[in-house]
Amino acid sequence: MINLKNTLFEKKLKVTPQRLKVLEAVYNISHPTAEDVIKYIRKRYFDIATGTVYKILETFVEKGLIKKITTDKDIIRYDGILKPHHHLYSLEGNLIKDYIDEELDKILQEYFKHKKISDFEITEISLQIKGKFNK
Amino acid sequence: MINLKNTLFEKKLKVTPQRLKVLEAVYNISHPTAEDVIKYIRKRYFDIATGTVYKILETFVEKGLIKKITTDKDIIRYDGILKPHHHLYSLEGNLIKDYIDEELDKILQEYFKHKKISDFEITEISLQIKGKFNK
DNA sequence: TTCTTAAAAGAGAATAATTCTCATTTAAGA
DNA sequence: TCTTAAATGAGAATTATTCTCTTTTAAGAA
Ligand SMILES: [Mn+2]
Ligand SMILES: [Mn+2]
Ligand SMILES: [Zn+2]
Ligand SMILES: [Zn+2]
Repeated sequence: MINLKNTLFEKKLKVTPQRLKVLEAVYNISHPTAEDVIKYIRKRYFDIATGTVYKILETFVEKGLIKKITTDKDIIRYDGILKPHHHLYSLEGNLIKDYIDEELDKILQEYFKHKKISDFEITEISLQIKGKFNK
Repeated sequence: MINLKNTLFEKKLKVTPQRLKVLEAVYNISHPTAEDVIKYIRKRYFDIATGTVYKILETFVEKGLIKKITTDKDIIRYDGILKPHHHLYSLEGNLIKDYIDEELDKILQEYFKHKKISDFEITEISLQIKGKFNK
């Protein structure tokens, strides 16, 4: 259980009710959209302007408190899990699940220690695994 | 050099000038947006309605002639390369480059032949490699 | 080679996701 | 408590995409 106030404070961000709840939302929802975050806050706490949520999410990404994840939709999704990890994408619906696999990470790390990509400096590697969830 | 007409014909798609040029565009532009495709066609050939391009792109995806690729922007990008491959994403700009590495593919294939993911059937695995292009 | 017709394309309005502008409020430090 | 830069809110604007409806056309039938 992380202290949200302190998380903001450490990044020199003003501690506002809106920021606290947006952070809580992204930590509690799996790969939420901005809309998901807005619903989460409005249902539980208070009304909040959509522009405020978009602004806060962007700020958090810049400060490294959250990440964006990639999708093939015209919609942005966020991730509260900072540790590099992989994602399982449903080919049918919109479901995205985390996939954590340290053995795989070691294999990849080892592979790219030797194999260099010309003119490119790797920061982060993640797998996109597309397929079907068997309910 | 592929025969575009025949590609459409084989998928039982009516061969229209618009479809031929959209297909050509996706094959010739690296990871284009719908807007990129529209510009490509308007500059070289003829005017085309934006709705037509979106519709055609969607049809091509359904028929497996092209793929969507994932981004962390609210914009959809397409890929004319059907063979599974990986992508290098620039952390700064919008640049996305293909990364093809058969040795790596073998390693992954071997790894996931044994390692099963519970309740998930893998269709396709691709790496997202984020980092910096050294121009 | 016409003729027919279902499918495709086009124009433009509608919707969805995100960003912007500017007035008001507020966190935080003096 | 006071001050003020920064954050929020309301709503308009912009951007990407989809939809609706009319017109055009590819392709097979006659
Ligand atoms: Mn949209
Ligand atoms: Mn947008
Ligand atoms: Zn995740
Ligand atoms: Zn590609």
